[in-house]
Amino acid sequence: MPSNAALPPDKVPDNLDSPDSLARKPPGKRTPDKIQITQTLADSAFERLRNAIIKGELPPGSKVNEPLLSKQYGISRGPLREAIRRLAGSKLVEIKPNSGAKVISLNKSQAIEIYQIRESLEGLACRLAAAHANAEHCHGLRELLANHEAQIQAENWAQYYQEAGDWDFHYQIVELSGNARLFSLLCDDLYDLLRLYRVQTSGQPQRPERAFKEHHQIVDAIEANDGELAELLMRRHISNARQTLVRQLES
Amino acid sequence: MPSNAALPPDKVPDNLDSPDSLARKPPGKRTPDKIQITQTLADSAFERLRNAIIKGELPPGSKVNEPLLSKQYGISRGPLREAIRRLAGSKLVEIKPNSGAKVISLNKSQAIEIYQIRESLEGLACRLAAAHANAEHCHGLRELLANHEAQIQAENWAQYYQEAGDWDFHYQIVELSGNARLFSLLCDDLYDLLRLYRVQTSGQPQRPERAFKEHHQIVDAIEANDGELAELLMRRHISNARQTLVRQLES
DNA sequence: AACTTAATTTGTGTCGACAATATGCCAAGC
DNA sequence: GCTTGGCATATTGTCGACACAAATTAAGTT
Repeated sequence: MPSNAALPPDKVPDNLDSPDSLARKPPGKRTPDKIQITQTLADSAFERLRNAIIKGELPPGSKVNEPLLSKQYGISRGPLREAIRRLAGSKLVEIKPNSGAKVISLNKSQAIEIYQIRESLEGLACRLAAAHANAEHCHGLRELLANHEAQIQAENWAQYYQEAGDWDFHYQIVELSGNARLFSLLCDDLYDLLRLYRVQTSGQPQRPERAFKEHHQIVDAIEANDGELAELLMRRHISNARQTLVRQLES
Repeated sequence: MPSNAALPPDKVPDNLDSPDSLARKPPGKRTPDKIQITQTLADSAFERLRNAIIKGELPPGSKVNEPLLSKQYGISRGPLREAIRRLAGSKLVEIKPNSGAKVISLNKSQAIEIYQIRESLEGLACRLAAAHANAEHCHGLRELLANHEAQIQAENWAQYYQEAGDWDFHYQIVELSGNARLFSLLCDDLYDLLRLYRVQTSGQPQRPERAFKEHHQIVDAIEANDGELAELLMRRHISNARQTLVRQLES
């Protein structure tokens, strides 16, 4: 329950999960509903597709079949195609002319590229966060870490939640940076790609206790408004994960 | 003529500039052309729209009128809409449901956000470039700078070319980093946004001689394979530009 | 039996038409 | 004079149909 505290609205798991149709009007009929969320079918399809990809329901490399999905979602191909193009714009699918869209598939070296970028960008986020953070913010971070720790102690929590806790921490830091573009870039684009890669490789071994300690050090630096140190620690923190990947690559 | 040396293929100004229609087949007729570039109408429209936006033909904040553009481009609204969604995915336009797409408009603080990101990312690019660069690469960079300098000396060159030289330099550095994702992120996404901002503010005063000296220092560091220094210099280089912006913001 | 070629099927690209919503304009009322 | 309401228009959202390309299956020849 504490897990999606820092998640942006469109990231919270859709519990309502309407069985299938997200159409607001059956093709020919009128729409008697007065209350209706003013959202395009293409928008809904976009989010839905995105979730499907991130959760691995549409595995990396698989083709995105328009007629099939349009039937599944209960909409026509038009809005669906628009959703797919938007996904292409954020690099989650690749479109080959006359042959359709495939879900992007990352190899290790591509994942490493992303980690390099993430290292640089989250370092920046940390530096900015240290400049902006007040006592209240730091308290929030501590609380998050405490929850996270409790979950790890309980041990029987699914790995999913443990991982979610990790994401929460990074989300919150980036949000604290105050740089909206940076938030969008990391949280809306890059994190998705990494999640996708983890799904693909069914998760590399976690190292919770070590990561946990590093998180605490980072908050310490932010609390002390030491931007330089915070940046350094975060970069090192992510660099560790990256080097784990590199080692896997070499072996 | 040396100016688009480092530009990726889709950045080179479309000189052919086919008068208007990019349709490959008049709606009902056959297509007698055997030789035809296998590219979707939506793809062409995407590039064309993107260029129009970057060049300022579609000024920031202006509405993207579907019927008008579809007539201008000689295609139907379907492919055009797909192109617009793709632009939305890379954040060049904003779509408001039931109200259409507007070209994105950056204010100064948003531009500063982007500069912060760019600073971090190009610093990374420089560090990586220093690790990869060999003598040949460095020679290429020197040559680029020499051309650039010659243009500045000539003085009567349009500012356009002078600016292009600056972009070329940064393109080449990022390319040298060897990180394809980083290249795409900077050159395909962020640079466009900054170009757009410059169009919007009709270009802040240039400082060619200073920037030029800094470029040389950066190449020196890369040549010496001193990644740390190269990163530092590039970050400072971009930070200078950013702080110019900040000063403008305060005044 | 294997290979090439023809036919069928599946899927993508494009269009035009219609419904739903927003936008602009004009008149009526305070 | 200004605001408010309602009408006409323009624009967006969605759909179904069709043309073309790719993939798959079937057929025919050596």
